[in-house]
Amino acid sequence: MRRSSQTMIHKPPPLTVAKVLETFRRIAKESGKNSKEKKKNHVRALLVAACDCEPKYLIRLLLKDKLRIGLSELSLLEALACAAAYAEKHSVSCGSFQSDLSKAVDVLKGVHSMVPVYERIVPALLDGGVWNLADTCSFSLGIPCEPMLSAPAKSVSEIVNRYHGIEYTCEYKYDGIRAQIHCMDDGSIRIFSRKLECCTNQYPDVILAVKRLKRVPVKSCVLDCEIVGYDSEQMKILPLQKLMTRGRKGVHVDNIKINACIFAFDLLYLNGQSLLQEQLKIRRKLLKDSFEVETGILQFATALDSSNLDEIQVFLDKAVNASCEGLVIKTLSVDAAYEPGKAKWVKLKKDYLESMWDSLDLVPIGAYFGKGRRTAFYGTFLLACYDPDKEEFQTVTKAGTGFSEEVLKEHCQILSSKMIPKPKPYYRHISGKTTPDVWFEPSEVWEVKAGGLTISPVYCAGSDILNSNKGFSLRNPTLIRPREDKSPEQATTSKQIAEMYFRQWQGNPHMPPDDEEINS
DNA sequence: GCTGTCTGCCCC
DNA sequence: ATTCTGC
DNA sequence: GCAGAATGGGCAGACAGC
Repeated sequence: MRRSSQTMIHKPPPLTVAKVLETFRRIAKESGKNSKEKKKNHVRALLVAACDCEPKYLIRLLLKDKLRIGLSELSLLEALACAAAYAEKHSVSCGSFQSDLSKAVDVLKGVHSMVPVYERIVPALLDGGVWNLADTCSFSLGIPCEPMLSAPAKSVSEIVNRYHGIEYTCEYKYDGIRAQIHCMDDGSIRIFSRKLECCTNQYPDVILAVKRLKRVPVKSCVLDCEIVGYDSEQMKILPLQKLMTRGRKGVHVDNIKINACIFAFDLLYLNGQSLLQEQLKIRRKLLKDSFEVETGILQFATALDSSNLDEIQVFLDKAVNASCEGLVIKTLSVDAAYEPGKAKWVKLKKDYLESMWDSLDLVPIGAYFGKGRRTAFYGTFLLACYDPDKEEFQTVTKAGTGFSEEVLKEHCQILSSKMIPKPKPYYRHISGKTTPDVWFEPSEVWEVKAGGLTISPVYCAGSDILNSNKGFSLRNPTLIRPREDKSPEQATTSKQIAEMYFRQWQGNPHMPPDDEEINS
């Protein structure tokens, strides 16, 4: 911001909420040539007009990541609930007002997860009050509810013990994009993402598939499913990275290069009726009655209804071999309603199981300054593997999770004593894209786990093994522990990383596609 | 036109 | 996405 | 157990600068 812009004769009029909102909307709409400059001018105008603490909150709003004053969606809902409860204080008073308050909050939370639209909630609230809200504002066709989630489990035995004596199913956990598909009464289709974004226009092929394979008696319905990349030639699932290369705007069926297969696993609504309260057993039956299956186009998630530890273990291995991430475990009848936004299902991914995850020993060669509660520490470390042939360290990933405060503090201290002004000549990285704030001498070795390996446009590990000028990287890297018994030259080698990458497609022999094949 | 960089009520 | 922390 | 806040890789699009 140039000083000159602030030398004004008259201070602009004070900001109002309405004016700030209007300006934000204008910023959002600005696009095209010089749009960045225009946006900057809007911000400048706001800041010039701001007084007292206003600049602080303007900046926090503009920097997204919330206000950082503890005000979240939940607080808004609580406020709404309290307001409603106060307004109706005299209408219902069976019990303490405090308990009314907390009941009202629960009602609001529940309703919001099923109808996450204030334009629907508030009128219903004003009209019928909090205590009728669950009836006056409920799941409706065309409005996405929050998807039901799953919490991680660490072992098959944990599952078997937790659900001892009750019926449950294990489904393949497909590596794709979560989608909620609404089939409207008029025959039109709407698709929503996990975060409730409308992505209808992104999947014309999915829309055609749903229209074609929906059985005649189905007038309207809502599907919960995973959209997965699919190689129709090889009849194999494609990695998420391939699916993500599809266009996102102005997509036409004829131009689609990566096919998608729908793996359906739940039915939330059918012919005018919400199924959220029904047991999964019922919903699943209705789902299977509602659609035809066509391999590679629309399938039901592969599932096994078993409580046998060994059977489940074998099934998990099968899932991983079929290029899935693992299993999702769901009760069938007890506590088996669809609960939007709640993590009542359980996921069992190979990266949670010590015996199955990919583990690497890597060398921190640089770091980035931390933010928020990590201000004054490093928040992230740049990690490298070793290439003993070239005698160089090659960047492979950043890591910033898995550190307790104590461990983080300790390693920040150790490493800052190893700081060097410039990278060693035997450090290979892509300058700019991954240049850290500070460089270190190679000294420590850290064990890092990953949910899989990827081909990376910015990391260098094993880049001379690939023929596409790309390297390998890690998916969901997490620090496990320092390896005090290892020296940097004993770190995982680029060759080993390449082997890990190709091994993960063992059950899928035609993967990865040709642009990623080994240099020969 | 091409390339580099940054953003996304992004996806995971 | 994962993980850690405070409540 | 839950919510919030740290942090990861990587894609298409969009914009800026040449």
